Amino acid sequence: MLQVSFIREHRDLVVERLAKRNLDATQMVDEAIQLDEERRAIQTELDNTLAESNSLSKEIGMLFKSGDVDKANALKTKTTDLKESSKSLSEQLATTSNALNELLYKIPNIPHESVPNGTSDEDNEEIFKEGAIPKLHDNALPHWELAKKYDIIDFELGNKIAGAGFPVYKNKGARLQRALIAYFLDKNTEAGYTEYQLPHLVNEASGFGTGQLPDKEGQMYHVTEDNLYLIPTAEVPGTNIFRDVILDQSELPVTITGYTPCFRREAGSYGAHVRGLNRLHQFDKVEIIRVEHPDNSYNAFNGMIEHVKTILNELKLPYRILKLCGGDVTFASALTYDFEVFSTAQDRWLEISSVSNFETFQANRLKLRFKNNEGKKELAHTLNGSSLALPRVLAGILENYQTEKGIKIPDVLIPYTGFSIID
RNA sequence: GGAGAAAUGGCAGAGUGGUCGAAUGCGGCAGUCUUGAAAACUGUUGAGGGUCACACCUCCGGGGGUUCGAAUCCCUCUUUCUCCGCCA
Repeated sequence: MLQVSFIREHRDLVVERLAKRNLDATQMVDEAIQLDEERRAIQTELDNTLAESNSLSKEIGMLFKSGDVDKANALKTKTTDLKESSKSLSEQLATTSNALNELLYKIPNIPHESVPNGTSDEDNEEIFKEGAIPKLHDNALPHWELAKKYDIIDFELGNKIAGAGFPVYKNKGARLQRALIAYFLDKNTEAGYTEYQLPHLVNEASGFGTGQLPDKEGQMYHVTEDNLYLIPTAEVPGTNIFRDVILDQSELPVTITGYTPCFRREAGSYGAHVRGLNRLHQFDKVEIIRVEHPDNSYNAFNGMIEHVKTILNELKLPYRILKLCGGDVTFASALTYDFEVFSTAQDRWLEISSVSNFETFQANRLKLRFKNNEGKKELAHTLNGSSLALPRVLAGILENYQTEKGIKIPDVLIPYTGFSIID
């Protein structure tokens, strides 16, 4: 959520930047400014009314104490009007504030100035590419065929137990999953991130804090009886650690990492693009989250990109980095880079990580602040990224590392798997 | 799941209708003293709105109510603790 004060002071900039999202926000922005003015005017009037009523009450108290009951009772009647007007003013205030907030929830984050214009993922800018695409043998298979051939993932079984999109990993497939999780967490903690194990269900306030609620409710599984939501990403419980928190500047940056399963309803399309591990209702992911001083957040962002690159280089997977265009950058993000790994047998790129700087957009909802060196409170910047999402990394490994004899395991993973080939 | 108790500032903990945004202690910060540190002493120390700055307003788990006036009384929800039951 953008800060109204920022919108008020940078009206033109906000409209101009939101245009990158192909959104004409002029009307929303002006309405927000208008509502904010109304809100403050009502607030002032209400404050004055309450001030008057407070001082009368005090006076009445004094009069009772001194035994001047008649005078006190006379004053009591005076307060009736004040009560009525303060009641109606409070109602007006609530109405206006709600209207303002409803509006603010709908305004997406303003993209960073470097975000390219564009309308869809086709306009994303490839900014980096690494790793040779392997030349596969003639009988190369897509990962879902490999999974069957080597009996490491059972999609039908998952279908029986839960439904489509809930694969069962088994044998060396299960072990490889565990290896990847451990490897990613080790890489992250070596880089200074503190490891957390977080709840997999969150309450409404948390869903709201990171922006999944109220609008993107359909994306999450909702446990209605307890009003809890299954997390779509560790970002939700991880970032909500800092809801309503005031840090000291010296505590920044805060860096955390955590492994969680992720649950997504996304009743999406069917066909080859969602086959196998490409798109699931439940998948595993290791996430990195940072809370940064605003002056350092883009520096930190670059550091996260480098960090994810290191992991992919070690896994020796062919990948590229895309800078998302205005049309593709998510609602809460100011700048997002996506990592995609090349899935050789499918001949397509698969998104395996998304690193974003939300600037103050989440912090404003979360009320995540820090006390700066002058002792003033400022909103912090939040960032997060996947390092990494498991299924597509797994798909990438299976497809790119397949040989006639079996699927080789990337060297860095062998200490974690305890085997060097799936055959 | 059943019974009981509780929820106050960073923490501990007073306050049961009238200058209470809240005693006191600890912690934090600043100062005095000291070569420096500790101790001791003095001062300071919650959040949000509002203002150029003051003033002023709101907040004592959340929501609602009673009253001229509520941290304090009533209703309700949530959470925590203790005991019992169940249990990885």
